[in-house]
Amino acid sequence: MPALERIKHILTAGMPGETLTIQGWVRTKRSAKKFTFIEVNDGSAMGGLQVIASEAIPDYAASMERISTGAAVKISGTLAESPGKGQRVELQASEIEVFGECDGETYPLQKKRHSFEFLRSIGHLRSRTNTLGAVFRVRNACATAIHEFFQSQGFLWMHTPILTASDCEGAGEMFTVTRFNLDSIPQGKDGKADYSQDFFGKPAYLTVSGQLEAECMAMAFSNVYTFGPTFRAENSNTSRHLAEFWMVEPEMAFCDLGGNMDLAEAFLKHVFSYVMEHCAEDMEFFNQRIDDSVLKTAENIIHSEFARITYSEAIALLEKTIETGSKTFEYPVSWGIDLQSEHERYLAEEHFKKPVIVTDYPTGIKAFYMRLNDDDKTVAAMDVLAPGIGEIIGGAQREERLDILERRIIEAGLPLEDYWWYLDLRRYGTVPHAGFGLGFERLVQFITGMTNIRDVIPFPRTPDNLDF
RNA sequence: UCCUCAGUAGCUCAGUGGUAGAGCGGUCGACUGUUAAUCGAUUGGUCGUAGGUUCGAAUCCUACCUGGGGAGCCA
Repeated sequence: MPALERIKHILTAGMPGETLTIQGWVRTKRSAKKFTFIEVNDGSAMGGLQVIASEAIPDYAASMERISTGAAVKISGTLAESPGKGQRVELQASEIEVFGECDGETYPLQKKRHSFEFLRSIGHLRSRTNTLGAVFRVRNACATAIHEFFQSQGFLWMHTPILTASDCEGAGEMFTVTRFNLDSIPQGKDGKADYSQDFFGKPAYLTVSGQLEAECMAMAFSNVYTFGPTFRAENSNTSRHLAEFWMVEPEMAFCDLGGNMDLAEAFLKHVFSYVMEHCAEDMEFFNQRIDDSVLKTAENIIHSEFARITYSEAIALLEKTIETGSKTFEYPVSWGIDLQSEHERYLAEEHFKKPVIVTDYPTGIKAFYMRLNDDDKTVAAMDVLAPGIGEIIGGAQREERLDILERRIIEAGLPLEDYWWYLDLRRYGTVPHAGFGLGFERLVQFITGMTNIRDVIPFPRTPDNLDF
């Protein structure tokens, strides 16, 4: 493998006079009689390197015949200062090799804007476009930033299982995993499927959350996080839902809700800073072409403090807003209701105009494992609501008291015996602890301003969509 | 799953009862240190599918399919 320079590096640091070789795909070709401009992109940056091929190079006519938008090429030459506008340097080709031609008649990508709907139908090719290229570079930077943040703070990355027997986490519909031949499923005497004959000897599913396992690991390593794929079989058809998505779940021992909020805020600030630093060009592009508030939002996240209010305060605020008539909502507001999208959006987008952390929700609308507050009516839960996205982070201080947790499991109508190992954590060296979950794709949406979650994951899986 | 909007050329769209159009793309040619190049010519369609109304349907009606937006569920 020869040492090839990536175009991103050449564009910023390449010196006139250097001889070098690039490999990539042709974005556009402009032919004149005695020479041709070729713009080559290798995915390392938004922009490509302009190549000038004069008729003096070997096999000029034949090569130019084979080169069109989308063709894969290897080009050697000398870097020169560019007399034209739009680029600092350009490559004067001495040798061109065409790896793969690209028939312009059938190649679906053109030198023009395409709708995201159309690009989804060519998921195998769409990453070659400016926008999707920028999205996936930013996605990569986000993932790197996440690991960098947690590692620098002493968190251990834990790989929690993707296959699980737990069908009672209450986090959503699950996909069943089986080795049964579905046309002839072994049946027991009751006529139902006999799972004792299946691979695991009991029903198996794809995970909907690694939180319970992460809690186990936090009880050994103090601070851990998971970052992996998650599956929900909900029939959700929205711009914010995927059947397969990536989730980040930190879990901290010796931590309460306040510490949890502090971590969530520091976490988002770090990811935004990292992306702004490492993907400045891509972020500029999003601001120009996708959403002109992207850069402002990033600055806002990095430099301003998140608003923090309790659920009860949020309800009072919404009620007052309705009273004064400054805003009307479709759904009524009263203490005890779950906040609707419109309420969350109002809080984050109109009232605070920045992320808001809402805490201490009523017991009835939150999960059993969240820590019961002293008022006996609310739990130490928190949701981070982001403008344009809604709930981006959901978390809580966990219930560490055995007797209360047992009571809460029973009240939730869940079988106590299934949680024996989870309850053991409270029997043996229990400790106040807290954590949260973050939808990775929603984070990428939030940062890039992309409105549809299907455009921030390379190959989206949604109801009735399993292509590529 | 519900509400709503939309399916016309490879792509983006116009055409709202009377002979299917434009721009872009592709192809050919010209021209030019060009850069979403430019100019000229040319190519290109079972108007989502199936029924129905009508002398006549891309256009009106019904059902279905697909996609967008919103809601619910959630991350």
